[in-house]
Amino acid sequence: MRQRPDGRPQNGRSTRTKRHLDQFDRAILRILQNDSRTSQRMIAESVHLSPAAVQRRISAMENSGIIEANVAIVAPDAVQSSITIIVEVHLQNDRAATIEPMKALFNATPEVQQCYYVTGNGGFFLVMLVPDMKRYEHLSRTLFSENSFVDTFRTLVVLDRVKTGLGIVIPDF
Amino acid sequence: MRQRPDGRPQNGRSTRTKRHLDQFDRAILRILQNDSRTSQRMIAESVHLSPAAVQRRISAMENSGIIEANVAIVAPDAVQSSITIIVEVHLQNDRAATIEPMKALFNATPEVQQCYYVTGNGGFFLVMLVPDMKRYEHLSRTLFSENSFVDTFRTLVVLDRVKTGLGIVIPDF
DNA sequence: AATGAAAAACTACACTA
DNA sequence: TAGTGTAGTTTTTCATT
Repeated sequence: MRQRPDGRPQNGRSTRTKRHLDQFDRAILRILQNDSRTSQRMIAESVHLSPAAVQRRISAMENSGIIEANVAIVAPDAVQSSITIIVEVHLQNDRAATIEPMKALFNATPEVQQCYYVTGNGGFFLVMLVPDMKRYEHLSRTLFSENSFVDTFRTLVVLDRVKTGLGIVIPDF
Repeated sequence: MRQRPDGRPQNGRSTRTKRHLDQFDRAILRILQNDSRTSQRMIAESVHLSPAAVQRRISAMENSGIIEANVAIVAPDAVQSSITIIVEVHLQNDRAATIEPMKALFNATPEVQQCYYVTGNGGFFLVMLVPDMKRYEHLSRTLFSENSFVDTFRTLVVLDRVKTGLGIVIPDF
């Protein structure tokens, strides 16, 4: 049976990885990253493809994990007044037995919006969102002060969320 | 012409404030924050309302800005291998004439995913996403080294994006 | 790539607390 | 008056050719 040049079977359901994103895929991603409710018809018009083609490409990218999720961005202060806090955490050491439990802890704490493990002196950076300082004081006690893995931590209160977003730069080629 | 007690015109498109979010609104937000493509029928079932009621509440929350946007989350490394970098920037002073241009600069730089202005010695925290260190070196020169508003800056390379997300805690009452 | 069926989103209207 | 459910219309999504 004849095969395609790339070796995949002709009818192959490539539920896994998608080899390479072409111009069209990138253009679609740029749109959905801004507004995931844009109709396939409008996307099609904008990228010069048929709605069906757009639809296939979107499902392919969803199946292959290129599109991780579609989410609503909720304005924090519309729901409840809140304070954003950045925390720099330094651990006693950078062994896996220390790092892994901390990752699990931060993952399990809903007030921790984001957590990054960074180079250098065994450190995490956290972006937290709490209703008030009382709540943060309480959280910081359990998460940091009374945590034997933690050496030191530094708390920075955010005065202005100048730019928030997870949108990435999608290159032209 | 008769006006409503709150001064808005009778047919006024109440694009502004929604009084208070009730249990239903919160339940809807919790769902959409995880998956904005959940159908109104399913949401309705889950929160015990009619699909039409769900639809009205969603539009109201979109119009009033409680739902800021619906976006697709794109896996950065699926599009292009990339490095996440956290930068702590200290300014020469904390006057508006210094801060405002910096905010504008960071807003205009697509590689800057997030920017927070924090308390203390006139500082910003940035989360940046770049294709490689060469690109970061170039960006850091224009953004920081050669920028007269900037006093010092500290670069931290992210080894693990442990948790990334903008989801907020929506309280029960 | 185009067509048509299925599903979802939206609108109008009458009703209720 | 604000908000609901029912039912009907339009739009979008999706599978088939």
